[in-house]
Amino acid sequence: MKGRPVKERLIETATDLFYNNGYNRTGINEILEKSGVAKASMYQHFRSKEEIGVEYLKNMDAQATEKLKAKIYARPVGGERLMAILDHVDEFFDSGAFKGCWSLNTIAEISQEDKLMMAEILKQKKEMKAFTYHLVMENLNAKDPNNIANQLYMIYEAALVEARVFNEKWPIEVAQGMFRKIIEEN
Amino acid sequence: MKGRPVKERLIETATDLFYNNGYNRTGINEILEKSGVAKASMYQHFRSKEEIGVEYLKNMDAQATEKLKAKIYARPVGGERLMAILDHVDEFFDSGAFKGCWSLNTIAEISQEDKLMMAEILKQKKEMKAFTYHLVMENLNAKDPNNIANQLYMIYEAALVEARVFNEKWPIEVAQGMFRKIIEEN
DNA sequence: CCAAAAGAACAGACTTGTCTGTTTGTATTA
DNA sequence: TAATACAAACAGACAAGTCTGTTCTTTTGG
Repeated sequence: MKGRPVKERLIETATDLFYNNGYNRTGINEILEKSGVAKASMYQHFRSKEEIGVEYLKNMDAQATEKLKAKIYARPVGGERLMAILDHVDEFFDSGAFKGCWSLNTIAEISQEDKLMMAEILKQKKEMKAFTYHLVMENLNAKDPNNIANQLYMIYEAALVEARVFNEKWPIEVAQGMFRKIIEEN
Repeated sequence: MKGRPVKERLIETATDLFYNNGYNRTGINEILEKSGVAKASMYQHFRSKEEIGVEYLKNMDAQATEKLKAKIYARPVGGERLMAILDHVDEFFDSGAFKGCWSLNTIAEISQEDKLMMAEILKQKKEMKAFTYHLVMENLNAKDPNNIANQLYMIYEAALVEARVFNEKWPIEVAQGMFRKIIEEN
């Protein structure tokens, strides 16, 4: 864990630990040990644990968004672009690294006083909702695109949550069924 | 907070604090202070914090299940009985005490080693899923009742999760729209 | 080209406070 | 009198964040 810039190493290690073990159950010291960074060095780059938490959320989001968009825009315009959202969840699940949605996991752990993280989570959720709307406009001819987008967004979220709770794949498949139907009808 | 049995007071106070402030962020001492119980007395009734956590989950579930079933069985057989599920969420949201699903909030906080709580959460989720299936069989004539039940279950969960994340009502309304359509078509 | 200065990162002790759980001994109450 | 609950001190682990001082590397000036 040496060689690369300290800040990068910290975010990478924190991302791994926060996602797999939880934000509250991961201590600063554990991050420092695993990344091989000294405490004083860390506090040169971050003012608090929460600031690292925000970077963790941003990092997860950036990685997921990149993969998702690549998958979507590799397909021709049409319903299959929307189906790509759930194919993405499907792949995530199969990767073995799946522990559900980082935002939803984190929001359950932190308090309302952790405003930086709360704001970042809400921002990400709003962006995904807006992006779904954009995809609906681009790929369907729905009469009520906002409602259809909200439906798809909620089904997507349900797939993430339930696949994690049960650690089974059926929620993703059920979601795919619902997606197909909505896409066909719009 | 005196007069009633110690165990009852503990569970009631723990339920309040765990649900509103989170399991990890609520310490034993806070529960003891608010319930007016001594620590030694508490450890006569519970071997660990986790055992109180299990009682909290059971208590929440019992209260919710009672209200939900009352709402359902006050209606004649048919689709409206299924709609009662979301009316229940709706009422919960309006009550002002809404902080999302206790099970999902808790599962994000605890570790896999908290086996007692993990088992209770999974049990509750399976029961709700099975209950939805039962309602589908009782009130619809679906060709594929299992699939329809899973769909309804996931939409219900999505409504709970998203109403909490956004602290807005639209997810419940979107869920109601999806419910109505599925009920009409089956 | 080499030495001095500056900037990063290092190690790790320390403070302050939290947490769960234990223990000891006393008071209440049925 | 015997069970139950009490108060309060205690143990031991762990948390976030501060601080002192050391080492290493890069930049800069002569």
